[in-house]
Amino acid sequence: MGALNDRFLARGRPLGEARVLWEIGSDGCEVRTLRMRLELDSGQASRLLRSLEAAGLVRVASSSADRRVRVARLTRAGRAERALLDKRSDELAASLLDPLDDDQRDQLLGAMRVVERLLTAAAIEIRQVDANHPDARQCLRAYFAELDQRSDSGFDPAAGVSAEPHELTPPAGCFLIAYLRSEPVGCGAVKHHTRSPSHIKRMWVSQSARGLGIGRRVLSELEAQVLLSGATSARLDTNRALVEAIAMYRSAGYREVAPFNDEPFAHHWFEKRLRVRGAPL
Amino acid sequence: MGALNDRFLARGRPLGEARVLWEIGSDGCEVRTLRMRLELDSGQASRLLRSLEAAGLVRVASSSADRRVRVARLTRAGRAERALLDKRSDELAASLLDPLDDDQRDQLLGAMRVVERLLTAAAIEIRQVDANHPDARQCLRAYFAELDQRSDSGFDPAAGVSAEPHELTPPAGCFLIAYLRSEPVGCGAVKHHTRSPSHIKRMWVSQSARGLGIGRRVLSELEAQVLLSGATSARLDTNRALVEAIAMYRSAGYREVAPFNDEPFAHHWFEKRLRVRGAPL
DNA sequence: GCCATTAGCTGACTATTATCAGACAATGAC
DNA sequence: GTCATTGTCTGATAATAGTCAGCTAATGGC
Repeated sequence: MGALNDRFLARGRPLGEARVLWEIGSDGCEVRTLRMRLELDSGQASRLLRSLEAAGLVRVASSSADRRVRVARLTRAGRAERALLDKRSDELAASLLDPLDDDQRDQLLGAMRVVERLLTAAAIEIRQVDANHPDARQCLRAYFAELDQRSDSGFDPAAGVSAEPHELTPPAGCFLIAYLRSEPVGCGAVKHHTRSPSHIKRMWVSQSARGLGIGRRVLSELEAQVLLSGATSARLDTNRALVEAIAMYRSAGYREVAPFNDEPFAHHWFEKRLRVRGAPL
Repeated sequence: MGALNDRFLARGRPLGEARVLWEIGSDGCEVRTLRMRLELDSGQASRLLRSLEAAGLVRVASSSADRRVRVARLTRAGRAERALLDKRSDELAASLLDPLDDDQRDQLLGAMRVVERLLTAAAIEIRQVDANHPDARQCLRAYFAELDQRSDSGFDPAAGVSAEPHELTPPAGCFLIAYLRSEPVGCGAVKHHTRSPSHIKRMWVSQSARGLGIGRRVLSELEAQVLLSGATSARLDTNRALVEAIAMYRSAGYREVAPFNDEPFAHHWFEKRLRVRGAPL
């Protein structure tokens, strides 16, 4: 219920300052991300930070990696103040719920969770990006790490069927990222072949964003790309540890087929006919 | 989904003006109600109205009933502008929902309805008021009208057991109103007797506010009053047409008993023991 | 008629939020 | 090294929002 950005919670502090204080978080935050997330003008952000700095709640220092970038961190007092905002927000929520009985409270919280989940899902935006883009690399790192951790054999991206960036770049293929407010939370890629089905690769959804139907949406956009490339079918291989993914492939219309490659990491091979051969696009 | 009071919707107009424009509604609105609902300072409200008047969207005139009171009405242009705000808000909502599939949309709308309903329920405030208060009279008028309409015999408030204002005023009894943001949406009263159970009367919840548990809450506050008066039981009589009320009484622990009065309008008599006789309060 | 109250208006401020142009240093490509 | 770009800061200026005291006109009780 954190979205109650009322002036009431701001404790006599301008709402803008309270928002910044909140958004910095306990681990600090780059000023540019702060600006992006709060949609602040650069001048305004600077002034808000200056004012919070003057109040002793925040310290802003240059990043060591890139000295143009400034990083805002809460001081001890700032952390206390933020905790207080948190507490106030909780108290407000509690007082809102107070007149309800237990049943109604459970219902309300359940419904709010559903709303939040679905609004989050609705905020997901899928964009095609270059397979070399830092966001793409970040997704792949997370993907590989998860594969390595979940499969019993461990995963080596170098082994098996290749999916180098240039193979996932149009017209050879493409790479999609699912963004949640400019934060990458999932990806998927496809590699086209002449005369044989396109090959779906690198399907991944961040742990934090599962259950929102992101995988399904990425897959369906990849299928659209497959059709655009002229291919009529898509196929993919996957490890048996990825049970949710396998279930999703099945429910999206993929049928298990005999191994079509010798990917050592795969246990299941799937294929889906997207268009009858020779039918119009 | 009208609560999205984003600056985005305000169409280059200050948010405050847009809010006033919206709140005036198509039927016009007294300036004081406007101020109350939007929590505006009197000066600020005046200026906003002046500015909207200058833009030709609103006309403000004195009320004929009380010439101190001013009533704001939308002009033709104002109505058009308001419709546009409405449309924008709908479009925004639609674009938010756009990425979701039908199933998810249904889920989201269902959950939002639940949230709205329960937050409304949580905003209900029950206050003890004088039985002669205009709000009390308003409730009673609505209550009598509904009884008259729903019962097959028609209802005459003059007939049957009395419940005059003085009988519903402490210490003889009390009258409660359930307010939803200063709008009365339900009521209930109790009439105490020496040596016999208190008599619950005038239980009513406005059509528009049913299903929020208001009746149950009013009843339970009345029971608290009964205990405070020193009585140990509460009883009530009711017409067979009021099926929801009867179900609510039963589920609140009232048991049907033999008629304890000769109220001609009643078909069912209920009683509930609130405290063992002689037990401490 | 007298007087307290109510509803609203105006003037005088202050605070907050928003915009824009220009300055400056750091960075990275060449 | 040059140069375009990026990230931030400052000054100037508005627009919007919020507050307060004092004023007027109506109203209703007496």
